[in-house]
Amino acid sequence: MTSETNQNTAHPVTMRDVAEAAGVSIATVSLVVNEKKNARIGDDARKRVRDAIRDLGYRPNALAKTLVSGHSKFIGLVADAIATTPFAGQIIHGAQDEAWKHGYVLLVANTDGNADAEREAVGMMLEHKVRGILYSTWYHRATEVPAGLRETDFVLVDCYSPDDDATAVVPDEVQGGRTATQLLIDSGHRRIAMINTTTPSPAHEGRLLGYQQALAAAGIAYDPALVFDALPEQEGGYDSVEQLLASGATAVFCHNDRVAMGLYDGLRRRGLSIPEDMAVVGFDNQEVIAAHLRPPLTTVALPHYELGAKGIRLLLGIDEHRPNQLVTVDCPPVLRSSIAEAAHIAS
Amino acid sequence: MTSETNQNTAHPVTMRDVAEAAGVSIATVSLVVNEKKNARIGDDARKRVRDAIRDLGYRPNALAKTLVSGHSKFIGLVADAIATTPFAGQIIHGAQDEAWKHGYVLLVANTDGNADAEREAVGMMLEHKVRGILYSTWYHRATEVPAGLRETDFVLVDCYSPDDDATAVVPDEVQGGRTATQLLIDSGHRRIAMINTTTPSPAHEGRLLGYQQALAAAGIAYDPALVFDALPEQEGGYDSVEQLLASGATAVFCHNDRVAMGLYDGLRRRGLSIPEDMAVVGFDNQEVIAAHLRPPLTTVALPHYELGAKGIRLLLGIDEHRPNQLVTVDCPPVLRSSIAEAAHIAS
DNA sequence: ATGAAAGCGCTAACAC
DNA sequence: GTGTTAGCGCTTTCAT
Repeated sequence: MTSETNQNTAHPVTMRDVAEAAGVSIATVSLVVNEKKNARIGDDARKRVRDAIRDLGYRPNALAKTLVSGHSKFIGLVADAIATTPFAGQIIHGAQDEAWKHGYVLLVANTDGNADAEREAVGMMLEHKVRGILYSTWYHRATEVPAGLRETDFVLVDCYSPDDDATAVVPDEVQGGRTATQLLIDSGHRRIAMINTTTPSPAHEGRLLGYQQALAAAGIAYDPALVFDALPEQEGGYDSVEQLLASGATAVFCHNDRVAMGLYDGLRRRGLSIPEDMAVVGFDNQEVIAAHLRPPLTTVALPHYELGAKGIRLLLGIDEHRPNQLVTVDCPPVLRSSIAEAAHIAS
Repeated sequence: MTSETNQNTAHPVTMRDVAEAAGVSIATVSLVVNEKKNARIGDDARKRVRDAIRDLGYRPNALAKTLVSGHSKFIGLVADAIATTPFAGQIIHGAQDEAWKHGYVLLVANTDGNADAEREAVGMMLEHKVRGILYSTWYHRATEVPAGLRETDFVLVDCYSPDDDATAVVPDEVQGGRTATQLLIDSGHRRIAMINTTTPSPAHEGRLLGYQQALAAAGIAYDPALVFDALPEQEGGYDSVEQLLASGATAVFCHNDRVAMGLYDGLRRRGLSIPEDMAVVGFDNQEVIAAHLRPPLTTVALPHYELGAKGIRLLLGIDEHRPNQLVTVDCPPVLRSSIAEAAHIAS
C-alpha cells in the first residue's frame, strides 16, 4: 500500500469548509485568499478566515480556478530525448526556472522521437489547456512541427522548421565557430586546423562558416586542407591526430569537447603536450569532460539553459519577436588552459 | 507578439458547442467522447457527434474532468538539481515514461536545494491536486522530508529520510560495490585496490562494504592499505596513481567513472597500459566517459532511469511495499574492456 | 463590508 | 436511446 498519512485524500478541505468555520460566505473567503485590493473586508472577518485556513490546512484548488478563468498556469515542454545527454536537462532547467518566475508550472513529456508519442503528448497537453508548448530536440536540427502543436502557442527550442513558419530559438553556431577560432588567433596562431563532424547539420555548416569568417577577418587565407571531418566523439578526435600533425597546424578547433578529449589522448600517446605542441579549443562545454581534462579545456558553451529560458520568454511574449522568427542565442567562450596565453573574449 | 494561428485562444470549443452542432444534448456527447460501454447511443447520433467533434476540432478539457472526479492525472516531481549531471535527467525520464504508461503527466520543478523554492514547488503541486509527489536528489543521500510533502502521497527517489519514516527508493550501493569487485576477482585478481571518495555518504560506505563482502566471499583478506580516498573526480584518480602503484595492486575499483578517467591518464603518463598493467572498474556508467575511454571502461551502472520508474510504481501502488520501506534497486555491471578477461555477471 | 447566485466544462444519476 | 439536472471548487457581478 502506498497511502501514508495522506490527509489529502481524507480531507478535501474546500473554500466552503473555511467559510463555515469562519462564519462567513465563500465569497468573502475568496476575497481574502486572493488578497483583492479594492475589497474591504472587516479586520475581524479577515482574521477569522485566516485562522480557519490555517487550522483546516486549506489549499486553494488551482484547477477550479483555471476552469473559471479559462487560463491555466501550465506550459508544456515536449522533448525528443530528455536523458541522452546533460543537454536536454539544461533546457528543462532553464525553461523551468523561467516559467516558474512567471507563475507557470512545467508539464514535461519525453517522446523518444516517436511520432505517435509526440501526438499523444501534445494532445494530453492541449487537453490540460496549457498556455503554450515548447518543443525541443537534444541537438540543434531541422524538424517538422508535430501535429497538434499549431492548436496552441508554441516555440521550437534547439530546432527549427525548415519551412520557416514557426518561432524558434537556436544557438548561434556561426558566432560560436567564430569565437572558438578567434580564441586561437588571439593567442598568435596562424595555421589553425578544424576537426568538424561528419554529419551535415546546422552545427557542421555554422561552425565551419564561423571558422572561415574569423580567419578572413584576421587576414588568414582559408586552407581546406586544414579542415578534417571525423566522428563527433572521442574516437573521431583520436583518429584525427595523424592528419592533424601532418597538416602542420599549431592549433585546432574541435567540433566538440568529446572530440577534443580523444585528441588529447592521441596527442599524449605521441608524447606531445597541450598547449605547447598544439593549442586546442572545444565546443559544447560539457562540464564532466572539459573542466577535468589535463589541461582543462578552453571551449565555447552551448547555451542550453538560456535556450530553454528564452523559449519561455518568447512564448509568453515577454521578449519581443517577429512572428515565426528564428531567434539566435550566443555561444559564449569558456576560458581554461588548453591555449597558451589568456585570450580575449571575442565574438 | 507571440500569438500566431492560435485557434485555441480564439476557439474554446466546448462540449456544448459539439452538442449543438450535432443536435444532441451534452450528455450524449459526453457518452460518446468517453466511449461508455453500457450507454446505448444511436448509430446516427454517434456519427453526428463524431463529425461535429472533428469539424469543430473539439478537445476535452481535462481540468474540468478533474474537478468532477476529484482526481487529477498529475504527478509532481521535485528535484534539487535537474541539470548538474545527466543523472537527474535519467530520473525524470524514467518517471515520465512510467507515469505516462499509467495515464499520468509529470509536473516538474527544480529547487536548487533551496528550502523556500521547495516549499513553493510542493505548494504549487498540492494546489494542482497532484496524485502524489516524487522528491528526488541528484546523488544518493539522506534528506529531510520537505514541508508540505506529507499532505499528499510521496516517494523519495535517490534519497531517504534518516528517520526512516518515508517510502524511498535508492540504488543498492553495497551490491554495486560487490559486483564491481567481483568482476575483478573473476578475472583472476587477488590484490585489488579501491579508490573511494573522500566524502562520507551512502556511496562511500556502501561500496566499501560491498568491496569487503566480495573479498571475504572469495577468501581474500581485507587489507586497509589497499583502500585510498580521493576526490570523486578526474583529479582524484590522477593523483592516486602513485599510491596505487606503490600498493602492488594489479586491479582497482574506482569510486566512479570520472576517477577512472583521471586514473587512465595518470597510468598512461607512466607508460602503463590497461588492462595489462592494471585492470580497472568504474562506477556510475556515465556514458560520455565510460563508453569512450581507451580502452572502454567496464563499470557498474547507477540505475537512475529505473529509480524514477520505480518511484512512480511505488507511488501508484503498482509495486507492493511496506509503509515507509526503503526500497533498493540493483546496480548492474556494464562490461567493456578495462578488465583482461570477460568476467561473469556477479552480484 | 458581506452574501447570494450564476456559471466555468464536464460527469453521473435519473427521468422520459 | 437521449435529455435534464445537480453539482465539482472557485470567481465575480450585483444586491443588500
